[in-house]
Amino acid sequence: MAGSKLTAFTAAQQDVARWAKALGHPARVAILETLARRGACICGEIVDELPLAQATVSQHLKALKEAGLVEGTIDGPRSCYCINKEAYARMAEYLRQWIYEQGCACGCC
Amino acid sequence: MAGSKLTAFTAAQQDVARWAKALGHPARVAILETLARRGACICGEIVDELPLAQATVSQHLKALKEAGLVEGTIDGPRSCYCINKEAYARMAEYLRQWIYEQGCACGCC
DNA sequence: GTCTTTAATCGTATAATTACGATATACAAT
DNA sequence: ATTGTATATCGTAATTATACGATTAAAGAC
Repeated sequence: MAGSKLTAFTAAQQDVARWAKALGHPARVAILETLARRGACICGEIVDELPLAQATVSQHLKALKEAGLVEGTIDGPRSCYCINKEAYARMAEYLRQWIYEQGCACGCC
Repeated sequence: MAGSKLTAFTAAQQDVARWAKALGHPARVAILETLARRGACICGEIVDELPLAQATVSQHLKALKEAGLVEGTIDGPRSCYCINKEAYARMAEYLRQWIYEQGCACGCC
């Protein structure tokens, strides 16, 4: 992060931000949608569905992998990607809970 | 966005990404937590709670305002911020639904 | 072995984000 | 009017993100 002050925030705040950031680009949203719809995909199938170059897609896949949401296994010259269900469920529950909690704010303005 | 190809994605994908991006920095996560906890805050109170300069906090508030999640009303020389509950609820429901839907992916890898 | 295919990585250009000091603005109080 | 307070905006620097062509690596086909 630019001019980073990350350490000044709680681990929970950083978790929320890190996961949200992983979902914070339409290409990564589209990739997750594709993986959810098709179960598992070889990299090329994802590239074909997106309006982006192979290198760019690979970069977004890497970001999703680093966030733990996706895992890839090498299969010959191909890579087979799928959603890491445990990690995804953890993220889903954590984000859902956090978003819900902040929604209870009462009256003002 | 950098070297943007935004128009190539669906509006729904961009919505998810835009909202997630708004939550994609711990400072904005912390701001929303503060607003939720205290109901409404004048800008200075938020600045006091964060380990960031006033200008930086103002910038993050602007980002949240542009995402529609927060609204600020001028009150004398101060600004009173609070969560835009309707917009927040819309975001919460949309994200919750999307996250849930992608979680149903079935077997692979 | 060579050739082809697939995908990751490198190098690089451009743009966006993050951060902060300094300045401008807007209002209250005196 | 002058002063003080609060906050948005400007200007700028550093970092990170995005995108893609080119190259590399790894495996299968021949």
